[in-house]
Amino acid sequence: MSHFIDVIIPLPLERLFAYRVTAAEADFLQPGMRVAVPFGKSKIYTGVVHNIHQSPPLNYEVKDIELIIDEQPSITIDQLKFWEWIASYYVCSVGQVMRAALPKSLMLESETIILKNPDTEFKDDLLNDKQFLIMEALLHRPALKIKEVMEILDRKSVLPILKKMLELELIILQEEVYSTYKPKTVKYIFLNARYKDEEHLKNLLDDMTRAPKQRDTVMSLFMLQTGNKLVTSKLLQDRAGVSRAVIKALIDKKIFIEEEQAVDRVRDEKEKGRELYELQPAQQDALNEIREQFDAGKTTLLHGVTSSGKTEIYVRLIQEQLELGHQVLYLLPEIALTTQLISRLKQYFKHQVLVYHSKYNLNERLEVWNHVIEHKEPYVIIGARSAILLPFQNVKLIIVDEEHETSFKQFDPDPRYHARDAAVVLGNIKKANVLLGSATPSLESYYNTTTGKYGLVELKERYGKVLMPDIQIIDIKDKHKRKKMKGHFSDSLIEQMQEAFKNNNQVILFQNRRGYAPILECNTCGNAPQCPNCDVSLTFHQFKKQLRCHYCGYHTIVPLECPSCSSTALDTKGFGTQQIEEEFKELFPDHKIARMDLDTTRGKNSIEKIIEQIDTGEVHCLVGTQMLTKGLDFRNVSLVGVLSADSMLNFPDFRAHERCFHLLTQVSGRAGRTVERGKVLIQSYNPDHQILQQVSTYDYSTMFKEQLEDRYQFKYPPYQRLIRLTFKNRDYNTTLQAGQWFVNALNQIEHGVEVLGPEFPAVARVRNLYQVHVMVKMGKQHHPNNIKNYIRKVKRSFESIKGFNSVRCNVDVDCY
DNA sequence: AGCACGCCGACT
DNA sequence: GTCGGCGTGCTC
Repeated sequence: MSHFIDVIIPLPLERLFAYRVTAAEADFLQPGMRVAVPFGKSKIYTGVVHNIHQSPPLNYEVKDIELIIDEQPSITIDQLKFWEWIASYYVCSVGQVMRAALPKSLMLESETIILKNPDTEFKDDLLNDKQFLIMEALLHRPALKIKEVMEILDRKSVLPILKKMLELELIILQEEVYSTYKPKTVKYIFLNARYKDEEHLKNLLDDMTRAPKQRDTVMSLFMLQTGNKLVTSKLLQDRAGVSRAVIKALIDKKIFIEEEQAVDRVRDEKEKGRELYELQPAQQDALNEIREQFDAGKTTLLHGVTSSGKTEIYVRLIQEQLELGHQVLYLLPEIALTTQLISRLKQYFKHQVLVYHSKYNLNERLEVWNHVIEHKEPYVIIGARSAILLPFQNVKLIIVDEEHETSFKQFDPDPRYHARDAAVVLGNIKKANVLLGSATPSLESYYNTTTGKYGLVELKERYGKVLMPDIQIIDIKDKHKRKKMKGHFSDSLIEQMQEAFKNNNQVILFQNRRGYAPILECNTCGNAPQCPNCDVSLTFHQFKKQLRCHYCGYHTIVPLECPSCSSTALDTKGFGTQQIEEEFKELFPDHKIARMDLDTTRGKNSIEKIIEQIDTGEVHCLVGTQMLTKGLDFRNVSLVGVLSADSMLNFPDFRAHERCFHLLTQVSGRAGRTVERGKVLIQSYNPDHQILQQVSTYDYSTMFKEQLEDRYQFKYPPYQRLIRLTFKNRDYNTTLQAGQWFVNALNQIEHGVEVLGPEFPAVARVRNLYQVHVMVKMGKQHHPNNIKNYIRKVKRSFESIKGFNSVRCNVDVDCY
């Protein structure tokens, strides 16, 4: 009897692929194990065993597998189930889910580059012939590709040999050169507890007469440590006037003890002991209600106003599960994953915290993966979207914090999954409780609580009963008319800022980038320089005196004259954070401002640096984009200014109003988080807009009702499902025709399903590719699986049409 | 998605 | 005469 396995290949191909295995291999293999398999003419892929069977495929030759990579499955059975759900729901291949889920280091591929292991001294005579040939080749060349190894050895099957060599630590495989992310640390010095009492200390000092410098250093530490203050190595060096070597010597002698701490330990000091506090009654009630909902088996939405202490509640729930030996997943949007939050959780759960983060390098990701699948210890895994794809063994609680954040939805490469929705499904598979948390829940989630699908728990007061900030709307149309504006600042905002600075408080200024990037415009002919690859105006960057494209990264120097009419009267229009920064400097020359946006946070620890500047009071004002609405906890901010709410209100998108409410409420929450009541000023040309009114009165429920009514009227989620198809091609007409063809083909779809388009989006060309959208809208009475299968079918025929084979087609289910 | 096979233009 | 452009068809 022959044995076969069906294998998932990490490609956008719908089918599984069958390979022959021996009886012994069939016996050993389990679903979820990785195998290396030959694919196509010369490629080798890492595949994942889907199932093992005995039915020989009929129509084609079956190949043998190359190698079994795993001793134990790298992917759990539940995970395979989850992958299949994602692939089916979001209309992509399981292989694409695999590609997104597996850390790259688990994917041995034929492109993998082989390097000599620099740490291993090897003796030629211990190597076999093949190993010797490879090592010798590596002496002459820095790196080898698998193909080259095949040539050197003159055989196709080289992976078993390489695997062996990897185990012998003769070679290493090339890893992507990711910059390693290290939270900045500070070294603290403590006196060994042994010398705590005076007598021992005295003896020690007496013994040190022959090392006067060391003796002085011990004395200095003793002085500095009064009042249990933490002393950094640097401070001690300065104070004692000694070099690091002296301190090192003392550490070696075990007289000093050195501890490395994340840099924001200082702020943590302030918070230390917070875990000892009892929950406040409101929090305790919320916690009990959550437990009740969980007992009823319901996914639960925790709606708690900003700064109401949701994290404290999470911490209790996490602790409970860890004590039971379970795993916990804590999902957050990427921007909220700051060292601030991580170190806070690490205080509670110490080494039981694992972080999964896009800034982590491949090794760290692999490490987390292995910890999670081995499950030797209960862990809470904190991560952004992709952490949902980790190989959980025994996860019993999934928290999705800031659940309204749109960044939980994957955008560009397939699988275009929504981590919050996927979390609910994973919760089902794993029998885990799911808790969604937000100060401003998404309409979808809140709607689900009104239908009874989700449980709802509300937390209406801030921690310590601090008042919600006082929000005022400033009519800048009127201010302009009455000449009360200085640049983009109204007189009221300036006044309030002066007031805040006078009281030694800090100010946050919020400027949404969207629609307001500064552009260069010719005053004579009105021409604005465009990106050569995309249909957008280039944005003006003061800092490098450049014009840049936000879509493709194209940049050029600022021209001295208009490229179209040669006039030299060029002016910058629109305003971004940079311009606000400039204006601030003129208005408040004595105060320091920091900027937080995509440009200033590109560097590795740049966000942390900015946070530190605020914390230390070095900077008085922070201006920024969306970024500063999330997870930043500054105690000293008394005023938040929104320079203009209009770009958010006028955005042509059915979620614009909802998003505007989220954003403004969240950014307002940054004000007055301690005792004093914070103030928020929102400048707008439409001060009477209902959304602004609802923001200023904290009226979520009216916002919810009105927006829901709109969604019903215009057939949008949560009443209807949306699937967006995007077609991309270098040629304008081909792209449009492709969209039109698809619309025609979809017209055979179920009665009552709307197919809209093809339509060019606001930016019709990106990176030299034109794009059109086709939207499929269906009511809840339609079975989404039927529609999706139909779309799959049409897509397959589309892809076999000759004229369209260079047209890329994406399917985005539940698009944003 | 790759990658090879395959059929038409400017070059040693 | 060849090298190489990228169109198209398949991968167990």
